[in-house]
Amino acid sequence: MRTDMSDTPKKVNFKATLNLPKTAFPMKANLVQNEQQSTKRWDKLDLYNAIRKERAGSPKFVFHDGPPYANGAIHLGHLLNKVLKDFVVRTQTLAGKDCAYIPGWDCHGLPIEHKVMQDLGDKARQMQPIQIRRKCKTYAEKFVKQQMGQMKQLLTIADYDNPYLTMDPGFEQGVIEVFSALVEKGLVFRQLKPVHWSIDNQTALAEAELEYEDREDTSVFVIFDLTDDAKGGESRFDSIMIWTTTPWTLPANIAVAVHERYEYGVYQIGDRKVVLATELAEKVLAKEGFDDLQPIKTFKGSELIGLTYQHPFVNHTGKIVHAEYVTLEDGTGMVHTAPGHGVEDYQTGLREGLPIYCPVQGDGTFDDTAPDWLTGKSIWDGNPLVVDHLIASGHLFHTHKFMHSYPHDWRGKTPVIFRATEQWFIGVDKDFSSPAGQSTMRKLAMDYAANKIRFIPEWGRNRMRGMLESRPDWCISRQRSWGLPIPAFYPPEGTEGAPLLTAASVKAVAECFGQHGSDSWFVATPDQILATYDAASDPDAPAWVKDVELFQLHKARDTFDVWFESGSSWNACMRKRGLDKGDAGDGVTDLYLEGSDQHRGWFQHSLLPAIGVTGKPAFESVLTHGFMVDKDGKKMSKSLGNTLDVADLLKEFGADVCRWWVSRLNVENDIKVDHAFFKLAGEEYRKIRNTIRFLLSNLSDFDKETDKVKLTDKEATSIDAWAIGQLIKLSDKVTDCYANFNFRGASELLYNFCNDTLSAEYLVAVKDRLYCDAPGSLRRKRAQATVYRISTVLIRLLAPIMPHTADEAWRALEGDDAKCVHLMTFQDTSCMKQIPVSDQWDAVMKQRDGWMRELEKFRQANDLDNPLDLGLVLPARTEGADLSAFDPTDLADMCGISKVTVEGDTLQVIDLRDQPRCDRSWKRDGTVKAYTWEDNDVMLSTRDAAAVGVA
RNA sequence: GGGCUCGUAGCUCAGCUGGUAGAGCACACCGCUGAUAACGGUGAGGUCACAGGUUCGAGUCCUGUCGGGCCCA
Repeated sequence: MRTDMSDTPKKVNFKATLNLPKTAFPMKANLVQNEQQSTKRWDKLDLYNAIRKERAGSPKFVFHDGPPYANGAIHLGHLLNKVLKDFVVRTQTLAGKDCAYIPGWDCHGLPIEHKVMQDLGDKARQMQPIQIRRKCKTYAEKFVKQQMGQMKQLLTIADYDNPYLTMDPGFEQGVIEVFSALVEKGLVFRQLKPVHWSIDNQTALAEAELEYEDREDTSVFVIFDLTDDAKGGESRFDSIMIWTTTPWTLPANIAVAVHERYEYGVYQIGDRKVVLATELAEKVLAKEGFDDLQPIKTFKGSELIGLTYQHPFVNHTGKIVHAEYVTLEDGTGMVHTAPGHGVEDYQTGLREGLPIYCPVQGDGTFDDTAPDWLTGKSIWDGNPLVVDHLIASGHLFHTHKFMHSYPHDWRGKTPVIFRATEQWFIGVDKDFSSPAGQSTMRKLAMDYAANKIRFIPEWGRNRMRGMLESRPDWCISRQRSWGLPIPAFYPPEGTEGAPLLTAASVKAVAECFGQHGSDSWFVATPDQILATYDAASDPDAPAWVKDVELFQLHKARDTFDVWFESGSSWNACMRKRGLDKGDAGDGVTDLYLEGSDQHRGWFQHSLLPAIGVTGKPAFESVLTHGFMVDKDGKKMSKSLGNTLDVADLLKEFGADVCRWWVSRLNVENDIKVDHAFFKLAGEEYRKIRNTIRFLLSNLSDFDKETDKVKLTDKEATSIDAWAIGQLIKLSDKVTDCYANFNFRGASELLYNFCNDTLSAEYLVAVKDRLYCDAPGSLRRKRAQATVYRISTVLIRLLAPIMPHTADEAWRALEGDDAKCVHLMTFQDTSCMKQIPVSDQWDAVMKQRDGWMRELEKFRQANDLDNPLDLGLVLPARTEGADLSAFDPTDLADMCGISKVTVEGDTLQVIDLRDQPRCDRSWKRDGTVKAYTWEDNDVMLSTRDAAAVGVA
């Protein structure tokens, strides 16, 4: 390194004469403490309601919160979901929309009841449902409060004073009203049907309440003998072989299903001629050592249909039927069919008019219609008994233990069975007269999913359609205490007849619940609950109702599937509060936003009731996000120990950093989570914060009223014009990203703008004039005006993502008394668009990269350290730009060098070390001369001499 | 097992309707010391999971395999 000291006889420090940056906006964010201050300030402002007032009359954006379950602390999934929702609320609000947001909680249901029952232990047996419900309510309230506190910590804005809870009387009324409307349309029915049954909890379970786990079971190959008349004169075959993995369902065997197009063969096994599918025969027969056994005869499955067989241990004659679902993947190609124990079996049973027989009781034991050696035994004990019995009677061909994935109760982790019980259903294939025409809920829903609803990402459409296509009728009843009662009444003893459940009776119950809450179902008498019901004027009432007194009725003991409650929130929350889109008041909302598991969950269970009642879907758009996985892409779970705690993250990084992390995610698919990614988000946050700090710190002597100079046409080639052009582009692109819920795109643009456009390009370039120009010089004020314009746009664009930091910066920019940034709209850039910007700038900035490389090369080759010791000679005519139209000082500042000369036709790097250096600006710009300043001999450039007043 | 989906530099991700691979971070080297627990410059990183196929040409289309996720069975 060489330093040329000869320019200055002694060091004179000009620092005090510079306009150095000054701001109260600190480099260190101290988010954890300061965010609390922001929250307090917003609370004092009553920010949520202040925004409502500010946006009253503006176009609405109707966004509806899907209720999380009121259980446990919030986890990363909540953080992601709630922050994304807050991005929606805040970006829509800053875009000028009136976006009310009511947070909701799902309060009823098995998980809470299960937990409460566990805590109560044996005491629970002595307790009445109403007592258990009160415990459940307290439990739910506790977690609503806890989760709400954590959501506030995430700096989400919502009407936290008026959330919707599915256990609130008003909400319950809204749910029952939806039910009443569905009853009116004839979509509700009661039917014996096999459902997933939890023996442990003695209740039917929804698909969503199941978990699949590996389990060891006994698989059996059983031979059924044909009845004598079915064997045929020639005795071409006399028995068939079925396969099942649930031997305990064999007592309920009613039929055997085959596929009419498959090929079946007759095989000699001992003294029996047994039929099974030829494709599977080799594999099956080998299990008992029958290798290379050739069929005596083969034929199509259709020839078997209609034959009958004798059940091996029940006095029943079974029938062979066709079923499409018979496959040649496992078993024998002949499927054991027990309509009381399987959905497909049940459907086959319905079609063939078979009895829906189920000898298994709610507690998992066989009833007295089962063979006496099974009666009273549990089905699990029944398995070996059945096997033994089959061995003894000579009907067992083969048995072995094997592992398979089997449904379990998601709470109790106990295996679930299929069992036929009387349940309430909503029929998705029932024809009904909807406002959208005569159709079925399935058809309408699929049509909406296919053509009308917007899915983000688009593949959600197919996923939704696939699920709608294959979903069964909706079983809405549960045998629990902690839920919304199904408002059905049964006749008194001695009276026969269907339960009372009509549109009018249900409506009356809705009114009662609205007034007194659904607890009234458990404490009030039927006549009290039906206070507003008049059986005489109800044309739908069953005949028996007119002959009895209402107080004699028996209340049903079923409660609703919680999906029906949350699925009615479009009515119970949005429509009842008058927040839905419409003039029509039909409960339609703009957007639902949840994890992709909700295609089957909340989305579908909201779509169906809404279509049933209003003929329209509850939402026009569906936005989904993926699930959190660990850094290796593996699913996160407490048991694997690869989760991160939200409370810890908030404490370590603060909400704005966590929110920034969310904004940076590609949210469509799986989301990898790791502590290191939060650290990275923290680094990026600091970069943005510092950039803002630098902007603010150069505005300490800027008065936006007097100093906001306009750029003239002549200044279209100034670096300020370029920056404004970039700013407008940023604003347009970011608001466009926001409008399309592309938060990742927005944060990337914002980050690159701060990191590149500002920090590396514009701000380093104008630093010299901001510091060294006379404070009131036009050039400096122009730069400050630009910095101000950048600040006012940038801070607002950042506000939805980092509400605390934006607020803090906004107050630093506009003063503590200024209107809160969260009440503002995005800066309208239309007047900035009047500012002339040269269309040659793109070409110039592109060339700048080349100049920088040349300078770097030269610096290394010539052992030069300081870029200010360099100059550039640039040819005027270059690709796409005429450099002679640009200010050479701007060009030099853009490269961080002392001087640019535009002349000749080749690029040249100049070593300026032989030129005098300005003691104040450290530049060697060719104008540096000797001056006397405060009795010192100093070297100053013309600009600096003027700035210190010696020129 | 089925439906949907993902697999691009060490890491996180862009790459629209097919035409010689991009960004940020990290890393290496260098500079500034008047944004300083900051700031700037330059650079090195990829047989685009694997295997086939369509095409003059594929990260981009098709088929299959492997591995992950969600939802079902």
